[in-house]
Amino acid sequence: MRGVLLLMAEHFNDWDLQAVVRSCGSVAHPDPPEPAAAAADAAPPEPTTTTPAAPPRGDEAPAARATPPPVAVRGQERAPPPVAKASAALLYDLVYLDLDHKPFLLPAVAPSPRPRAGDDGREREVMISFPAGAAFTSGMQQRASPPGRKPGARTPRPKRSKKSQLKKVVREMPVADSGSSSSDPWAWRKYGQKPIKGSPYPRGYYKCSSMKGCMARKLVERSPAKPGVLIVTYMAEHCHPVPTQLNALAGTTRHKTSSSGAAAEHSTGTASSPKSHEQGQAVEKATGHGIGDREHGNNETSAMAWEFGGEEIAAIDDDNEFWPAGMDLDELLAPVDDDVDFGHVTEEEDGVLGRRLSL
DNA sequence: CGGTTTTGACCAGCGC
DNA sequence: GCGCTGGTCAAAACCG
Repeated sequence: MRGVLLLMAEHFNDWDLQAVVRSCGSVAHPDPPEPAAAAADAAPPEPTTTTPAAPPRGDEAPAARATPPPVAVRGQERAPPPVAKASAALLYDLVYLDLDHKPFLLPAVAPSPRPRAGDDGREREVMISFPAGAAFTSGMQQRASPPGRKPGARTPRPKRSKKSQLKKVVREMPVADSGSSSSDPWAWRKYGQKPIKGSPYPRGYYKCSSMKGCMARKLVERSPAKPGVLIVTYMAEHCHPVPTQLNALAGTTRHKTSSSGAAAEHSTGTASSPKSHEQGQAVEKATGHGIGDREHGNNETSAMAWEFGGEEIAAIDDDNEFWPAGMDLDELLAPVDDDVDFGHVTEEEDGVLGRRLSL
């Protein structure tokens, strides 16, 4: 079967999962551009870290990088191409996830000579190793979740695979960038939050809401050691192309008074509640939208193009819209109304940026 | 109406 | 075996 490509292009605003490509049963989607060349170019095929025991959080940060250009796509923001013509300092992470247990490559962050104080503006990605062949399925993947569960009558869920065997991609990012963190093209829905022992900050649990059945998840928490750093753990992968249409529209923007305690972290994904904002926590609200850079004044780009093995695979036009050349945009955008609103970018009081897509 | 967040409860993995 | 902890569910409330 086709290898799964999980593009983690970061520093383009986004450090989040950028693209995933995987056949999801009957879900048809355009093949993503082959990243092979790019992967070789952007980063070595070696995982940044492969230490099951090592905590995901690290102190080192990627070297300074060039200011990423805003990336937007008609109807939604898309993952930036893996290869940039910009400065070598630009970092692009390519992650190849294969649920069939093929080698899990995570070129990750470019070698960083040294950590920078505060790690601000830095991101770090760590790959949590897992036994080759470890079934990353069980509870995490297939779970009958019949609606209408009632207390005491919950449907037995499949045994989840051992936690140690879970495929994970852990990334760190400065809270300050949380706004852009949401910039991954996926829509995330928060399905839980738990206080974590040893950490003053709770951990948020997010599922991909771009498509039903997508098992992609991510955990977002603040580093207890470095409150300014968000730790985002990705699990599983998207079984669909980057959404061209976000189904999460309603209710994604709440503006009510906070009532909860310390919502420390927050959605690096889709929608995060303003409640958290009021708590002075980093929260971003974006439904599968890269935000940030534009608002952050990183709008320095004019037109850009990315290539894969000499072939242009994407470009950013003068309007800062990202146009993947390797994809049939018409097809991708077919379901999207021409009048689609790329999403309004909103800036919360606390400075956290949020964006939603409106159709 | 359909999406989200919040939140308490349930459940499983893990260590002792 | 037991308790702790983390991960998930789903009802309720909320939002556009």
